[in-house]
Amino acid sequence: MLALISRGAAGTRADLARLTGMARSTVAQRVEALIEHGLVEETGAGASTGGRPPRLLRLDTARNCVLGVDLGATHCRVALMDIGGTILAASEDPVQIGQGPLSVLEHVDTRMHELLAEAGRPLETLKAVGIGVPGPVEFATGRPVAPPIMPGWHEYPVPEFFTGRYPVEVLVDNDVNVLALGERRFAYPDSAHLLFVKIGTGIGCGVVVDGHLHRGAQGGAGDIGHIRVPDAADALCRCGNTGCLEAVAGGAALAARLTAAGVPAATGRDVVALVNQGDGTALRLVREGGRIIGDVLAGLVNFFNPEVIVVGGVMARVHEPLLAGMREVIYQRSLPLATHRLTVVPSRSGEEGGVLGAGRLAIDHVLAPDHVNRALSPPTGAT
Amino acid sequence: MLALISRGAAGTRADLARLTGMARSTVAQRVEALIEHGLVEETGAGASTGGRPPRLLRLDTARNCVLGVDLGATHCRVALMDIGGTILAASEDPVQIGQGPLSVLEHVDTRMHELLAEAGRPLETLKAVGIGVPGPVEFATGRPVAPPIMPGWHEYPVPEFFTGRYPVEVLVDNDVNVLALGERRFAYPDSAHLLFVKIGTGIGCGVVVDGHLHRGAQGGAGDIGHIRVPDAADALCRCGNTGCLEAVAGGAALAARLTAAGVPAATGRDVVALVNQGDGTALRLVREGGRIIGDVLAGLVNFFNPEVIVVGGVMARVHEPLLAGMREVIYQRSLPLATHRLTVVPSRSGEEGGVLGAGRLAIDHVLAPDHVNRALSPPTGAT
DNA sequence: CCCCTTTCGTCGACGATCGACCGAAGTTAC
DNA sequence: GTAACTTCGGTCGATCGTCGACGAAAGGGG
Repeated sequence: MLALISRGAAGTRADLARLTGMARSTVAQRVEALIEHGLVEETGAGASTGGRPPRLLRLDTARNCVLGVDLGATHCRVALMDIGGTILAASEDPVQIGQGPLSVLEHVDTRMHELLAEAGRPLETLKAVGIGVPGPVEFATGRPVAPPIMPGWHEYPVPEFFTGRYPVEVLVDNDVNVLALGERRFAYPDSAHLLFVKIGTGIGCGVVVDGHLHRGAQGGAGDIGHIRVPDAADALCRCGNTGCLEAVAGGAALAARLTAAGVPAATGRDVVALVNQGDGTALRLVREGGRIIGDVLAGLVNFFNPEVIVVGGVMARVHEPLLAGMREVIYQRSLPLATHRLTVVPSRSGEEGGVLGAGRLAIDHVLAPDHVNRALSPPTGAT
Repeated sequence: MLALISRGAAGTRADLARLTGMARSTVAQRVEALIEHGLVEETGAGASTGGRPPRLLRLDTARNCVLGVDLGATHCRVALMDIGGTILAASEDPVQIGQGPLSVLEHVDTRMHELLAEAGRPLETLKAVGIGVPGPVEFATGRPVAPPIMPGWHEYPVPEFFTGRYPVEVLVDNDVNVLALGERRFAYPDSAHLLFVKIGTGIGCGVVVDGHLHRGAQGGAGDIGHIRVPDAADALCRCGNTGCLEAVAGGAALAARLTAAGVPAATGRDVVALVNQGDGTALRLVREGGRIIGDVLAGLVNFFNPEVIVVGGVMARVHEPLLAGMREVIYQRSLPLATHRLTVVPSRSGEEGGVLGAGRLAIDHVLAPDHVNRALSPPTGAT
């Protein structure tokens, strides 16, 4: 509770009392506990407004950091962040996730140690690790569940790999969920209902309901890439079905269609490059892809009524035509009540969105009320 | 909290202590407060299991009742229920909602008094009123928002109509939300994520996330009737668009298509009757409608990953062919992870689902922890 | 230099909860 | 029939968290 307020809103004891409605004495007591615990520090005095100047509080970023890990199909990004969310050190290298968990996680482990050393942060300051992986994950256990592009990872207990190596909790989630979380925390802290649509090779969606990630009954929520779209019965999808959204409007699909139209492109990245070069066919195709995605999103807007739809992923680098196509259809096909205050915006976090979100997952865990309370009162529990 | 447990799970002080993990003394204290407050009563002793027999507790159904009101386009159902959820008295009569709020609510008011008298319950035992209306509602204020089939109701403050007449709170919500709530409470108390699909003249959907109704940013969530479906560009919808789900698979649409196929039918009700008479064309059409709805639901299953989809509304009276069509498509088009434990079932509450749900909305309010706590400690608050 | 404002810490009071103890009311063993 | 034992329920002191009031600290304004 206090940790939540401390995390940016306002940083003096009096502010906290005003915002939480609690008595000043209570606030002081708890702040002291947090300082004792090392999560909060005092930083000099602020400007007086006519009376005694307040003592400023802020998160103790020097003594608390987390690691964010963004695993993609072919890359691995690791970032060391303090609990304020600023990056202290980061790495990026090509890693084939298909090499299996042992090899990949060993690599991650090495990078994690390197970054800690590079930033000069001792291991004791590390408080949590967040990992985003490109596939469905049972969040409670941190195990990937039948991930299509992660051979060898099925049911692999990722957090257990790190127990023994690091004395902190390891949180694993789907990469799109992680992106949604990061975007919400960084850019739309006040939006209760948010969708993060990632348009990369495939298409996925992170769902934030009432400020919390919605993972669904089996942790499989947000898989919009395989929703069927009209007039696409001939589009074969890697999932085995036909007419899936991502088989028509995903980065790979757009590249294939562009190639078929006479403009060679192998990946979504190529399509993006062509659009940036001013290629008319690519531009038209991207906009058309936006319309198709918009058609699906229009349905989801009616169903879910979000406040914000954030579009990210590789293809969002050409967000002008993409979002234009999407908005065109969404505002036409969705009900006025639902579109009234809906905004469709490109992601503000670029390539680093994954690590930022993963780090944010870890930070949220460190600052979570129950976690903090548990840490503050170790002598309790046992009878 | 205690009220929640009291509401069915297990009814003795010892049970409560076991289930909540609280000390027996605390439980006893709070139970006493609840008895004092009149929400709970003691009913004799239970069977001994080797020691002193427990004193049984249950909700004081004699001194606490609520009213549920189900307003449809052409009907008005009112039911008096005790807070255990059993109906004490009910009424049903044809009412045109288009006559406007004053006329309709006056009628409701009369019925409410009649039912209280009929059941011999004094006004003091009434604790809350729940109302379901056929259109979007801003739940916090109880005002309909631009309801398509409720002329004159836009922004009308329904709860205010009853203040002065009844000394209790009045809760107003969309009829589909109310249905979803009722179904969850009565039939699937353990399902965190549930969809209630109502297929009547139109098509709507109530969304339960994590046990709570999801109303969306503008209270417009669940409006799946106007999601676009493939190969239906010629189907004109009352919303002004074309190709909407309910313009193809709603009760009215099915009747129209059946008529066009040479079998006269004016409403969804007629279609149901024809199916029950064994009409092959009607049967085929309903099953086809189920497939079309299933196509949309398949997308929502991927996106939302519910545990249960409940199908209600007039058309659900022929749920065999309807659900067959729906399941056919859902299990084919949705991902295995999402369909793994998904069940698609007909609503267990029939015609009375609306009033039951409305009553449940009221009961939930009466038993809500914050409400009870406020009631238990009246001398607090003011400084 | 005095008074006011704002902030911060401390102290006693209050309420909620807990654990322990005891009485109540049965069953079971002898 | 009586004595254990078992299970429930109520009471009492102790503890913890929170609150409100008071006073001290630290600055601005007349």
